[in-house]
Amino acid sequence: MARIQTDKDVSRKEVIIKASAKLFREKGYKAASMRDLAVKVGVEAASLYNHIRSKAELLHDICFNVANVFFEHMNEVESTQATPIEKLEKLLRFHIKQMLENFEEVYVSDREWRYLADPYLSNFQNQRRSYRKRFASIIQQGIEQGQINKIDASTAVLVLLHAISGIDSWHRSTHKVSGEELEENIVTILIQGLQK
Amino acid sequence: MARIQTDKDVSRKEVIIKASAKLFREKGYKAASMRDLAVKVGVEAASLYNHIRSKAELLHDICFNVANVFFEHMNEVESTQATPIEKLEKLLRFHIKQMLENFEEVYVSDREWRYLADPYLSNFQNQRRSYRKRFASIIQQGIEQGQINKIDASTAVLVLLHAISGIDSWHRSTHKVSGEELEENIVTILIQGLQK
DNA sequence: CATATTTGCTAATGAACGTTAATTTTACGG
DNA sequence: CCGTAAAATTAACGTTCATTAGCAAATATG
Repeated sequence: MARIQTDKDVSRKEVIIKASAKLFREKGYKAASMRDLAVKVGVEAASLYNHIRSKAELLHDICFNVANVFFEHMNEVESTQATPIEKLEKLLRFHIKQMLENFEEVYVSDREWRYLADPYLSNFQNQRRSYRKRFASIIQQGIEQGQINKIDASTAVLVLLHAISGIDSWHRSTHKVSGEELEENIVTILIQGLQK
Repeated sequence: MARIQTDKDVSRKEVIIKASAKLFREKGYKAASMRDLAVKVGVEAASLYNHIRSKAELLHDICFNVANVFFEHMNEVESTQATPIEKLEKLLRFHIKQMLENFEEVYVSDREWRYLADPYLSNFQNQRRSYRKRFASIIQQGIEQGQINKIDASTAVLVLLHAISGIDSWHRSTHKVSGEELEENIVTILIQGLQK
């Protein structure tokens, strides 16, 4: 009988969530089956249900874990005394770092959240909307202080966030750019693009 | 008996493809069922098969129609005598315009192509890779001519293209900016972000 | 070593899926 | 107004899906 392997301090549930993040990223939530997941974990499909409640719960856990990480970082950034441009640079670098270090989860949270079921769906959308609003208001401050070009702040947020989410694993594996180099390239384009 | 409505010069197949693009955008290819599509078209699910061969064919038609449009535009741009920066601006403006005027198809082609079946999948990936390479080499020329910052060209391509695909959320957002304003905002950020 | 709990297995369920076959209805040229 | 081809319908098919029930094995606890 094949057991789910766990290092200490890592529950079997966490092993399954991690595997599901990879699977959902590779195939998409809807196309990924619990049987696929079982193979990845090394167990029969039915056995998964000793540890999790449902497929939906997996997506839910992934999305909200990621959302909370970004939310907390936003709190941190807002509480500092930095200029708007410096704050934006901090946010961008954090997004890039998360995308590189936590790729599967961040990617899934970004692209597959629409398959969340209510009430989690509306919840997630609200959190997302709120995050973008706070992001936009930092840009707006930069505009009012004359550091940033006069552009529509919420359009700029979309441009920045989507530009970063485009950095998927394909890029690093086939093109062999280091994480640091990647970060500098992106920050150069986007921060300079905003500045006057 | 409900017939599929057609204006002249529009086949019933084209009506179905158009409806499927909207459906695939709303729900995702895998989550969209032929029964959903039938409802949208106003007919029973089985009736669709008088006009199309399969669900897969619908995705295939959407993706390759879009890919061909962008491919042809790239040919056009490359054959002009403009500077690299001017060429990039042309490409960006075309992407934005396509995203605004042809939203459903472009979005589906961008996000759902991975559900294409071989050999169409490899075909599409090759075309995509080739397009990005040509895009990157325009950036590279700009770097060598000293108009563009010394950055990794293929990273820049991903940043630019994904930044534009971020328009999708703008489409749904209640706070609407006009198409022209949107275009200017995006071009401002991205072109200025590249330039020295 | 005994026993309780956790974890895994096999088997099965009902629902949803894409698609096909057989048949009926509609539109239209002669 | 008839005959024919196009288009729509109903009914069904074989799969695949997420999930459950019941039982066996492994592990933890004392």
